[in-house]
Formats: sequence, C-alpha cells, structure tokens
Amino acid sequence: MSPTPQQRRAARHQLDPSAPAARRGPSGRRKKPITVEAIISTAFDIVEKEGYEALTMRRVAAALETGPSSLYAHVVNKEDLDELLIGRLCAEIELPAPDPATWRRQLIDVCTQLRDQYLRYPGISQAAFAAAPSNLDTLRVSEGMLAILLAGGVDPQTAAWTIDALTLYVNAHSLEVSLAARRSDEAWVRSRDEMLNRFAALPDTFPQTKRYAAELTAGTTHDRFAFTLGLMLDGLPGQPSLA
Amino acid sequence: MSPTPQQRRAARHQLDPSAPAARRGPSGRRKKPITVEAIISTAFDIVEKEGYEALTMRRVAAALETGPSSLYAHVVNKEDLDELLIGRLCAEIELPAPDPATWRRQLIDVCTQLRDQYLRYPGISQAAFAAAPSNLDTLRVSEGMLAILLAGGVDPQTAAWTIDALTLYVNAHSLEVSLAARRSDEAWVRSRDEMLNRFAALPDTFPQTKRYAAELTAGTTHDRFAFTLGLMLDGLPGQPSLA
DNA sequence: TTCTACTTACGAACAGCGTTCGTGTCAATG
DNA sequence: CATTGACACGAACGCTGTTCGTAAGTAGAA
Repeated sequence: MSPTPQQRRAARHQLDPSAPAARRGPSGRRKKPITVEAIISTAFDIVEKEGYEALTMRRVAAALETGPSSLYAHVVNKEDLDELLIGRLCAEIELPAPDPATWRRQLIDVCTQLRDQYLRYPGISQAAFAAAPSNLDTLRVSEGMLAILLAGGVDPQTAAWTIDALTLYVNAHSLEVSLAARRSDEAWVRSRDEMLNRFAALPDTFPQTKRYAAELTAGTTHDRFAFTLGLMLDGLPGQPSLA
Repeated sequence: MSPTPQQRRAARHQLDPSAPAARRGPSGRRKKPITVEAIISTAFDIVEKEGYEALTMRRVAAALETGPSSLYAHVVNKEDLDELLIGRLCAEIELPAPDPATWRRQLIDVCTQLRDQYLRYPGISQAAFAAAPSNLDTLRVSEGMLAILLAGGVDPQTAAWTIDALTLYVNAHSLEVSLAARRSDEAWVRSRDEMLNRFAALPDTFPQTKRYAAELTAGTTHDRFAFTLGLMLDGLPGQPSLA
C-alpha cells in the first residue's frame, strides 16, 4: 500500500520527526519525477515572480509540465500546499540563542525575518492566516520567541499572548503591504501625494484627518512596522533591555 | 446617459457627500427592483448565515431571484461589493465624543465595536484588508480614533501610526477567529484539550512550549484581544487614563 | 397615439479555479 | 512471462467572476 497524500500529511504533522522514511529508489522513469519538494519549490518560484494570487494548482502543474491531477498524489489540497509553503518559510527563520540583555532586539529581528520572507513572496501571508498553528515549523518559531521573551524576564502568560499578538500583526502587516503593492506598482511617493490631495479635499467633518494629513501619510511601511513592534514590546513589563 | 456602476462608485468615493442625486422615479417594473441597497443587505444576510466564503455573486443573485449578470449594473465588481460591505459596516460604528479622562477606554470600545461587527459577519474582515483606505466610511472611523488619541494627549505622529496598528490588528484578530471557528464548530475547550495533548507529546526540542503549554492555550479569544489592545495602548506616552 | 431613446434585466457563454475518476504506463517482483 | 503496485495524467464536474447581446419596459417627443 503506497502512502496516500493524507498519510504523507499525517507523517508531516507527526510530532516526532524521526525516521525520514527512506525514499524509494529514485525510479528515474521521468526526467524530473514529481515530488513534494519539486512542487513546493516551483510554487515558491511562482509566488515570488507573480504573487500568491497566481499560485494555482494548474499553474504549478503547468510549470512541472503535467496536468493538475498529477499533483494530488503528493499533496492533499491547495490548503495543504499552502501549509507546506508556510512551514518551509518558517523553517528558514534563524532563531538566536536567547540573550537577556538584548531580548527586545532579538524579538524584533525574528519578526523582521518573518516579514522579509512574507514580502519576498508577496501575498503568501494570506496562507499563514489559515495555516493550522500545530505545524511543527511554525511551532519552532514560536518556541524560539517564547524562549527569548522568557529570557527577557517576561512572565509566561504575558509572553504567550504577546507571541500571538506579534505573529498576528506581522502576518497582517505583510499582507497589507503586499496587497497595497499590487494595487499600484508605481513608486510610493506618488501614492502619498495622492493621499495628501484626497485628505486636503475632505469635508470639514474630518478636521483631524485634514489637520494631520502629513502625519497620517508619513513614514515608510518599514517605519510603521518598527513603530508597532516597539509599541507592543516597550510596554512589556520585563527586564529593561540594553539595546 | 445613465450612470455606469463605475460612476456610481466614483460618486461614492466623492469627497463631498452632498447632493444625494435624487433617485429617479421608482419605476416599479419589478416587484423588488434590484438596487445597490438590496444587494448589500442580502449580501450581509448571506455572510451572517453562511460566512464570507459563501458570498458569491451567483449566490447573491439567486437570493434576489435573478441571474448573476444583473448585479453588474449596480456594482462594479465583487471587490466593489466587498468595499460597500466594509463601508456599511464601518458606518454602524458609534464614535464617542473624545474625553481626555477615559481615552483609552473609548479607543478600546471602538475597537471592540469593530471586532463585534467583524465577528457577526464571519470572515468579512478578509474584505477589510483589501478595502482601499480612502473609503469615506472607514475614514470616518479613523478620524474618530484620531480625535480620541489626540484628546488623550498623544502626539499626532504617534497617534497616526497607532491607528494603523490598531485597525490592522483588529482586522487580523477577527479574521483569525473567524477562520478558527469555521475549522471546528465544536466548543473551544475541546480544541484546547487537543492542543494541550499535542504540546505534551512534543519532542524535547520544544522545552518552553511543553513547559508553558497551559499559558499558551489559556484565555478566550476575547481575553487575547483585550490583552493586545492593552499592550498597544498602555505603552503609549499620553495622558494617563483614569479608567 | 406612435415612435424613439434610454434604462434596466437577464440568459448564455467564456475562461479559469479546485478536485475526482478512470485509465494508462512503467519498474520491480513472483 | 505475468502480476502487482505506484505513479502519472486526460477528461470531466461543479464552481467562480465577468462580459455580451438582447429583450423588456418606461419616459419623453413628435
């Protein structure tokens, strides 16, 4: 009995990642035999070049020079493929050894790595929302964040919920940036001028928005990202960070 | 020349919301003539009962006892419909008169209203991500939030970016809760027990996660929501709130 | 009244999506 | 050689958003 894709998934979710299930002889029947690995990597290629919205089963199959049905022997679902992508993405994250002296900086670094990965594959954070948090790779990241927070002297309950808040925000921010970038490929300043004009033309029922239009449109997306992370971490009652 | 849906949309985006453009005689040709209003309200019905994923043009058309093409005379797009829904949703938000003594509480109230609306129509926050921020109704909400923050003594730049962070988080939180609820309709405790078991069975490479499994799975979604809002607002260098 | 102009409604169709089914094809085994 | 089992894949189903051509009915003009 050959493993059904469901069994493959179950194996992936297995909590003890031992027994790599030695791949059968590389039956070189096909020049490039379809493997989960091949599917994942071509999927990443597509998302990187054309965005997450372009990631369809048919598109992946076409890139692999086959029909869509061929994928379902290796992957349960599109949803499953999404989860694999997110897992792979999280696996790339480098987790530092927790250092009580610089825990805030460390946490920000991890979040920034995540954001960069999400933005490298625009729109993929959409998949991160749906991905089950039981995935081993995502769990590895949150384990790392938890370790950093605990090393920083944050109490466990606060740390746990802070991780939730952080990952949720990173996801959302990345998604928004991706969507906004897709909406207008032009430089951002152009969009900012447009925004300023709109705000200036607003009726008087929007006094504050008109008055502080400059502040509302100020800063790059990176600035806003750093600001929000600071907002969440600075209020944290932990050991004061040196950096 | 009758207004094309594009023109209708432009009119909606118009910055001065005057001249209600007196509706033409209610040519009662149809028992229930299709109007933008009718489309919006049936769309809300569908989302409320079956979730955002069930909101399709055909589904709306069927509920209106017509074909899908009939909708495109009143609505540009599905995307346009989404924006209308988000706009309507934001219009329901009650904005308090800013009170410097209770500004944090007021802000939390507004965010909670938003969350409750999003959760009432599960999954609709997905549309909120894509919605252009130039929409008048969403702008009204952020104007209200800005006023509250300024009244609280928060400096304008910080206030502007805080609004961004807050709305983004509220959206993301609502979306996650909606998705999680759809995944398993069963009571949450069941899912929590499952989570605890999984964590307990984790290999030793996840020491913190195993150790603090209780904290990681503690609290309702409401608890986490309140926690994160507090995280963002308590660190804010503004006038200390009485409440 | 009759004719025209115009708005609104809608059936049919197109291209694309995720997914399933039945069948074909090859390698290794009995 | 024959059989088995894993893998690949063409074709199809039901769904999606959207467009097009056309019909129906009202409003105004001649």
